[in-house]
Amino acid sequence: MTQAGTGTPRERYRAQVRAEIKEHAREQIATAGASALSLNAIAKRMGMSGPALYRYFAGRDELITELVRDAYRSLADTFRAAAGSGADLAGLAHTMRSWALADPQRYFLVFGTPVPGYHAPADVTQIAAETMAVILDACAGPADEGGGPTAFEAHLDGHRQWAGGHPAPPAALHRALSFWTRLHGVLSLELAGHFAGMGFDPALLFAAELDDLTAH
Amino acid sequence: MTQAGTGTPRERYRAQVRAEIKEHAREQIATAGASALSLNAIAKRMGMSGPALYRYFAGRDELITELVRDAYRSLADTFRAAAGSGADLAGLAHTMRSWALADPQRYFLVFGTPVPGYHAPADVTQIAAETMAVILDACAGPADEGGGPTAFEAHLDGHRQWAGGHPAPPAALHRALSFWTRLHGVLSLELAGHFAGMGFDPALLFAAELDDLTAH
DNA sequence: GACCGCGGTGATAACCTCTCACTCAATCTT
DNA sequence: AAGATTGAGTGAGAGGTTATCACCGCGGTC
Repeated sequence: MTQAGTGTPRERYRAQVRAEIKEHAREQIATAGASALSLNAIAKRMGMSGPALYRYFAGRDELITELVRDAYRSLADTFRAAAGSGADLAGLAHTMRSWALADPQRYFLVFGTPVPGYHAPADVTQIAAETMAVILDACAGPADEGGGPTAFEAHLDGHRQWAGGHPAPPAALHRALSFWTRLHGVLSLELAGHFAGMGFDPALLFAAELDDLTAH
Repeated sequence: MTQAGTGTPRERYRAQVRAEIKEHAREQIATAGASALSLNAIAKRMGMSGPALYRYFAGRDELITELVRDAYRSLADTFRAAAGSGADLAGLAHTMRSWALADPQRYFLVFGTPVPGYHAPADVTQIAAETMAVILDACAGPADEGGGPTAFEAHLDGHRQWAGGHPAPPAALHRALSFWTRLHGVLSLELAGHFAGMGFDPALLFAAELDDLTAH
């Protein structure tokens, strides 16, 4: 959060009301999912009439987009903080899992089912790139084994604009991508409840995937 | 599909209209997502008035549940057919990828963001178990390497009710779970468009993950 | 002290799901 | 064959939603 006490009193009030609206929206999404977010319900709970909210957000879409942006930023900040505390790849994985379990709907806001027409604004892809840079840093650490790059790693080396100029070697690019997709595979199925009646402990599956990732 | 020409003319008509409603719903979901499914719009496109649809489905939820059930069944049937044609683990993986790419929204109907309150009916978890059984069959094929089961595999061996009495060895249980989560990790991110601006070919990432899975 | 910007309101339009009373035709029974 | 019953379809309507509009009144500004 940037300095709370900036600007004119009007601007401060406006920022405070915007934050309060977002807070109610987060609460509502956490309990009933993003599709059940209702501007009217938020307004009523804040003691205002419905149309008043349109002074603060252009519509439902803009409010949700704002929450998505916050979720991306929260993930990026959490990752950077963990990396700043000296977390290695395993540490980042556990950071990611904790972040996901703390608020599953926030995770789905970032990685969940997309709406076909929707295109994320440019700045959230930039925030996602920040997150990826942290992962790439952690992946570049361990030394590559002897063998040359595989065919896929050569392909990644030739299409590395998504790395944003990060100087990671091809094997690290591959490792970062696997890190992302494998952890997401376990986490998304766990949060979606697909492991619910199965009996085993999702945390152990997560740990096993992580082991395979770092041991390889 | 069970025999189309069964029962009284009334029942045949009813089944036909139900199928037509579901067809329009699928179309609508494929282009705008499940959250944009509108009973009124379907009714209008079929030349009926809104409330007429409630003769065929108790409400929006039941229609969506029916589509989810169909999606699960389609996946299970596709898997069984592939296994019946002698597909190994790699063949099943490509079957899964083709099935997902053919209709991304259908994939999200099964593996997408869940609605917090919603609980899937018992029969879809049964269909999911059928699918898992096919995967377990394919995983039990390759002989285990020498070493004994890891700690996680011992845990899986002690909590194997999700395997439905399948006699797969502990290593196969682990392999099946990894197969599922890793492919889902790549597929869901690809279908959600998270690889869109990155430049590399998702098919190659999928193949690389599959390679690691079968080579291990 | 006059003025303008902005927050908030009620009314309204256009959707949505879903219920109800009712009509009418097809089917089944006697 | 005539009557009774079942079920499909309708229009009206309740209650919810997003979103726009004209209007009111207060606070900060010139």
